Amino acid sequence: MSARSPAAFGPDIAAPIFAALGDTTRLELMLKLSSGEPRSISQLCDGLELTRQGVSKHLRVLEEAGLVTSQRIGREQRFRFVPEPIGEASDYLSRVSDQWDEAILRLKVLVED
Amino acid sequence: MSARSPAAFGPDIAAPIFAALGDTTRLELMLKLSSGEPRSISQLCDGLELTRQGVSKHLRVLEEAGLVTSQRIGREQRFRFVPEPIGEASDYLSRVSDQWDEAILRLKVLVED
DNA sequence: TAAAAACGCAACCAATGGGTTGCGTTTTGG
DNA sequence: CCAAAACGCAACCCATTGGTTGCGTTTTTA
Repeated sequence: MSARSPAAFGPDIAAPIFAALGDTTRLELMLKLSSGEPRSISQLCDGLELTRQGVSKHLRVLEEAGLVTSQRIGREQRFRFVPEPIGEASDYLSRVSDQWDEAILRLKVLVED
Repeated sequence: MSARSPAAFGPDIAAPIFAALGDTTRLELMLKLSSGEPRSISQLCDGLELTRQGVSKHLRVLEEAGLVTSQRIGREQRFRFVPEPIGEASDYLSRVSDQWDEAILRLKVLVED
């Protein structure tokens, strides 16, 4: 067995992650942060047509979902991409896909019998 | 080139899918439906502690997101799993992960130089 | 040292979301 | 043919969300 059973990553854990990703602005923030360097709120603001406070709220949502970490450095707060939840969410969806494929295979076998 | 360019699956298309998946009840509905056979609303109700109307609303959300199709058969409406969006969403997250891994690699090369 | 940059906190607002209840319609089955 | 099953529609409710503005605090910089 692996250190953490795959079944532990069920709907209750996956849903909040998907919810956090279910917003265009937040997805774009994740894209920027996935390019490596941590960025400050002001840096993350440009290109987005909304207030700094709006961006700040979105970042807090991402942080509470565990998709991002933040660290205060001087007068600015830097946000860093956290890769694990994205990977687990991707795996979760892959497992759903696989379950579908196997089910369809079983059904086809029944029909073509 | 493929029939549909991968870059077309950007935040604007991905976000609504993740939003639809960002709810425990809807994730559980998707799990049931991914087991193959299409099911009616009433069938999908049991095990869930909420009204039929509640379940019905969730199913409509999933359908508008393209994650599910429905067909009226007699007095009941059957919902069927649609595999494509889940696969694309999973791929999208994989691409984000890959982008992160490559960025980290580049940064490490700079440091260890 | 004073202005500007970067931020947090709080109030506020309109819209959406998740959920319910009530009632009417169609289909099925005994 | 009539009751029950399966559903849709609409109204309603409260909590959450996405977004704003205003104002105060800390840190940097010129």
